[in-house]
Amino acid sequence: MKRDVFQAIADPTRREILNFIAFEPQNVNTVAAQFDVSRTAIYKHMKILIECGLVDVRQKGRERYCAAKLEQLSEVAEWIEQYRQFWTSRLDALENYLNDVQKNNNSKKKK
Amino acid sequence: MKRDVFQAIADPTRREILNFIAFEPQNVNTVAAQFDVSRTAIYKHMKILIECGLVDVRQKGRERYCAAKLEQLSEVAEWIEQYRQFWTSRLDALENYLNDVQKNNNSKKKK
DNA sequence: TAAGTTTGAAACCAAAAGGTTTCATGTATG
DNA sequence: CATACATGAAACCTTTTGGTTTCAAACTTA
Repeated sequence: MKRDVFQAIADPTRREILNFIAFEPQNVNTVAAQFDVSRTAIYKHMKILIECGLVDVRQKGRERYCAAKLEQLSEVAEWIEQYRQFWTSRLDALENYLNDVQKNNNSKKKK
Repeated sequence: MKRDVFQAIADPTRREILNFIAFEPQNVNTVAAQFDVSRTAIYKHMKILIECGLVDVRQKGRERYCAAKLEQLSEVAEWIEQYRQFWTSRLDALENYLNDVQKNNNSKKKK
C-alpha cells in the first residue's frame, strides 16, 4: 500500500518521531524509549513513515537504524506554496500587483 | 473541539474542497455538487475545515458562503520549513558534511 | 551453546473517521 | 400562504486507526 505523506504527518506522534531522528538516525528501541506508548505502537508508526518514504532503514547487525528522509516533505510544502500568495503580507500583495501591471505593460508593448 | 490543521489537510477530499473555494467563496451545495459523495458528507468535511480555521462562513440569505482562509496553512508550512535545510541543494549537504568534519577534528583535538 | 537483546508480526480491541439515510428548520418565491 | 430550496443535525453503519499483549525469529555475547 502506497502511503500518503499528508496522512503520515497528520499524527502528532509521527511528527515527533521525525523530529527525533531528523538529526541522527536511531534504532527502533531508542525511538520508542522517548515515548509513553509501547514499542510496538512506535514500530507501527515507523512502518507508516517508511511506507511513504519519510523514513529509511539501514540494517546494522541486529539493530535497524531509522533515518528521516525529510525531502519527502517537499510534496506537502509545494502543495502549500501554491496558495501562499493568498496569505502573505499586504506588501507582497502590492508587489504581486505591480508585477502583474508590469507584465501587462510588456504584453501591450509587444503588440 | 480544537481541530488540527495537519489532520484537516490529511484527507484528499478536504484538500480538493480547499482548492475549489480558494479563489472564490462557494455555498455548500455548489461545493457538494463537485464531488461524488453526498452533500452531508461534504458538510462534515466543511465542519472540520471550519473548526480548524481553514474555512470561514458568511451567511447570505438562506445560503452560506464558505471562504478558504489559507493563511492557516502557514502552521504546516513553518513546521516543514524548519527541516528544509536537510533536503535542499547538494551544496548544502556538502556544507553540512564539512561542518561535521570540522566538528570531529575539534573533538579529537580536545582529547 | 545458552541467555539476553532487538525486532517483526499476529490477534485482538476501542475509538475515530468517513460515509449514508432521514428529518427538522429557516428562507425564497410563485 | 404553500411549495421548493439550502442547510444542520441525528441515528446508524463500516472501515481505519492507534493502541495493547503475546509470540517467534534473528542476532550478540558471556
